[in-house]
Amino acid sequence: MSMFKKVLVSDDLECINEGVVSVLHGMNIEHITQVAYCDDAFLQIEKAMLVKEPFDLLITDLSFVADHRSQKYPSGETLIRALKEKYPGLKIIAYSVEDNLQKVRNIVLQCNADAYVCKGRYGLKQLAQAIEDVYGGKQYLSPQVANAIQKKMAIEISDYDIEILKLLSQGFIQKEISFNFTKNNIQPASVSSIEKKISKLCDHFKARNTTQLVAIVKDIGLI
Amino acid sequence: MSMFKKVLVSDDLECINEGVVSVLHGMNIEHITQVAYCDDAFLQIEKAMLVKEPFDLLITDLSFVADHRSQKYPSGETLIRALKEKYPGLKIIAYSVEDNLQKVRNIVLQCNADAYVCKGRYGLKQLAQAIEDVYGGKQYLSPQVANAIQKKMAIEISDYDIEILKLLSQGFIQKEISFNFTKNNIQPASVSSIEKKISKLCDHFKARNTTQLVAIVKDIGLI
DNA sequence: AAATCCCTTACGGTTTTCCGTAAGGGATAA
DNA sequence: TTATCCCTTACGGAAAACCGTAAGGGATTT
Repeated sequence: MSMFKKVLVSDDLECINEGVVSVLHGMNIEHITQVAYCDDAFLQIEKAMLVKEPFDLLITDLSFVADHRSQKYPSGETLIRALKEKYPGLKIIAYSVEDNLQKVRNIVLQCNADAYVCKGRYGLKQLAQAIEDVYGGKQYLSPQVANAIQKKMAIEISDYDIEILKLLSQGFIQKEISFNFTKNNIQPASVSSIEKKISKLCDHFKARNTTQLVAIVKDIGLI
Repeated sequence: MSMFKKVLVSDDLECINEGVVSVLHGMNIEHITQVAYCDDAFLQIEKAMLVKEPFDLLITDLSFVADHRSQKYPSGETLIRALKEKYPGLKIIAYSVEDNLQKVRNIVLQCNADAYVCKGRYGLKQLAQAIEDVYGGKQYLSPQVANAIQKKMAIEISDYDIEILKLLSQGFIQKEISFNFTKNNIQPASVSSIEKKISKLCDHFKARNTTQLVAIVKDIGLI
């Protein structure tokens, strides 16, 4: 049975790194490299590519706690996006504690990750399954987030909507949002349109008012 | 050098469990038991106490993903609180990815945990330090949350405040909150008082309106 | 070209929020 | 007792949100 030969593991939590590595060992993968920063991950992959010994697979966490080292890629998202643009052939598995569907959609649809595995109770088992599936050219999602990819909702909520929600959560009133949009050439920019859009969002998320709307979209990780 | 003899590790993420165990081994602690559910943790501690071979220390995660097994203690909070009430002598270290100060305050001040360690980049090193400190009768907090315990803020925000914030986040308007409080004999219950309290909270959290207020308190984990 | 549809915008009225002021009442101090 | 302080409550006006309606304009259809 063939399998990935060379794998890079990126996670700032050392103990999780160890768990992943033990899984890889269990699958008889010998060439394993570990890093704790996204920038290191990128460099490792670049370097390996240059010396013609590229990595086959990257397993990366999403959230990396910031510390004294300033980073070009502060999060798994940015890392995945950059890598998939430059090396579309590289397989990437996201391995995160986050299980909100919006996050999963973003990682899989926008960043083009090949799999999304939740660090849950059976995380390592699922990770093993993900590695097999991805090796076979398939996509893998942990069961608890498998229903994230029904593009319906993904396209219903636009960047425009998210911008409004962000500004609302920052305390701006509708008139100020209108000014902001006018200034930045975002359309529609009228108070009336923004008002209607907020109303639509309230319907969609079953919120009774703006306050609850922001609470809800914060809960599901939309902003 | 003496040290804890018998330790229980509770964490639903198997890989993290392994990391913690490797630290304990490194400290020459031999009797280590692992569980993946809070209820199991409680039972193990009860049982050990009955046969007069009690655990000295519990290291537990806070968030346990719910699955098919219904649990009496669904989270680390409830587990810690229950254990500390029944066995005040048992040392408990919380080990969590969450780093918001409100959560830390709750765990340390309300639940009486002996230490709070963040699963960060240096989580295992900090955990080792925490074990030593707690063994020496001291409290330990990871550096990134060390400033959580300035009781000032902890007492400024009351259960009453939190109830208002919760209801706001659920879309209730001030009049409805007033009805609710009247019905439940919570005072003050007048719209005017609730209005003023919200205003105070907006000042305190530097929010421009209720929407931003809810966004902020959600961010810091207050609700 | 005319009709239709949809999106944007404007407007008016009601509800809710926001903010200052003030009255009433209980606790404490002079 | 009187004075003072603080908390609760009421009230009124301005700002903002909420909600329905309608006009204007661009794109598509007939």
